[in-house]
Amino acid sequence: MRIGELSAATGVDVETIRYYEREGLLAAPARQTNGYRAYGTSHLERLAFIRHCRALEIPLADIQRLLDFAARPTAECGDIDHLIDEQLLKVRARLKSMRALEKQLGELRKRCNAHHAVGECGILHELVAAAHGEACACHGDALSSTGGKRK
Amino acid sequence: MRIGELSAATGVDVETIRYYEREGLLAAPARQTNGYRAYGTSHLERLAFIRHCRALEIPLADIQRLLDFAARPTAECGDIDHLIDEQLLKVRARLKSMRALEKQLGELRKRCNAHHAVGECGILHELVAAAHGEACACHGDALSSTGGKRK
DNA sequence: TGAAACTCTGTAGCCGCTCCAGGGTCAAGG
DNA sequence: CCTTGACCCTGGAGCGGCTACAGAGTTTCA
Repeated sequence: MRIGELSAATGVDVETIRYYEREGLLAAPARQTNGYRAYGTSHLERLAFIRHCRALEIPLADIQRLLDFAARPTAECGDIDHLIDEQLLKVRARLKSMRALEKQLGELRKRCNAHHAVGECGILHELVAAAHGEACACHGDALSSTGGKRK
Repeated sequence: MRIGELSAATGVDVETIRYYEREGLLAAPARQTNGYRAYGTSHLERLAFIRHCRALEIPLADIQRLLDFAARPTAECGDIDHLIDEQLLKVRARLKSMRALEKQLGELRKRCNAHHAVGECGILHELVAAAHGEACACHGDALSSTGGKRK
């Protein structure tokens, strides 16, 4: 199977497949005499596994760990549970902040429905009010956990 | 006000403040004779505005646009409404996929609660089953919109 | 006086891709 | 036989929004 066929079979972009190989997630396949990558069914399965994990937003580094576990079937699986638990916690935390966000944006949106001059725009007023530290309809305490990476 | 004080006053990291300046979001301040940045209250307000928008996960490019609008108070504000609407749509779409995600991870997590060998681990089995295209408890149709940028 | 805390510039790294340039390879059609 | 177009290759840059250095100068306090 050439890379384009693997791509079509899995729905994964050709560039992404090569990227996974570079990152060591997908084993480097054999090559045809012309240098083209030649994939087998094991690659197909592995790639499907990776994509399934990615659909669950598991980071590539953790997928690597899962693959390592899968290769040692006699090991303890506690770490797998833990990994999924952590992923679940991450998702729940994010969900919580997204819900707050939706509410805030919704409140903000209500401030302006008509077309008028920017100077009268309730949305902009509200955003500027926040800059003065005044109470504002849209904004609770969501300044933390905005998605940026903090150490 | 020096950069450290501005940072303390707003809770924005010093490096981030300099980053906003480089990106053109925050006007370059005057300099003291020693080369240190000297900020005034206008910078403080503007930075608070930016952070408030970022807390709403408005992209920097859109914040730039909002700032441009604010500078021309006689313009029409329809575009502001539109910008917030789009942001709201983005958040709602993301919220939807996150909810599905939580459900899937929750299902997956149920597959394994005890410590036993990896070969028996329901989680790993489930993930591998997906690789074979079998039906799996955790996975609906969330392969699209996983956060990666697609064109 | 000297050490700690601050500031400066410039650059590289993070994640997970995505896209591009500049080439080689191959099958089908004229 | 030659061209066209689809495919494949490598290597490198770019995205967003920071974050983290290195290596230098400056200020502040004991």
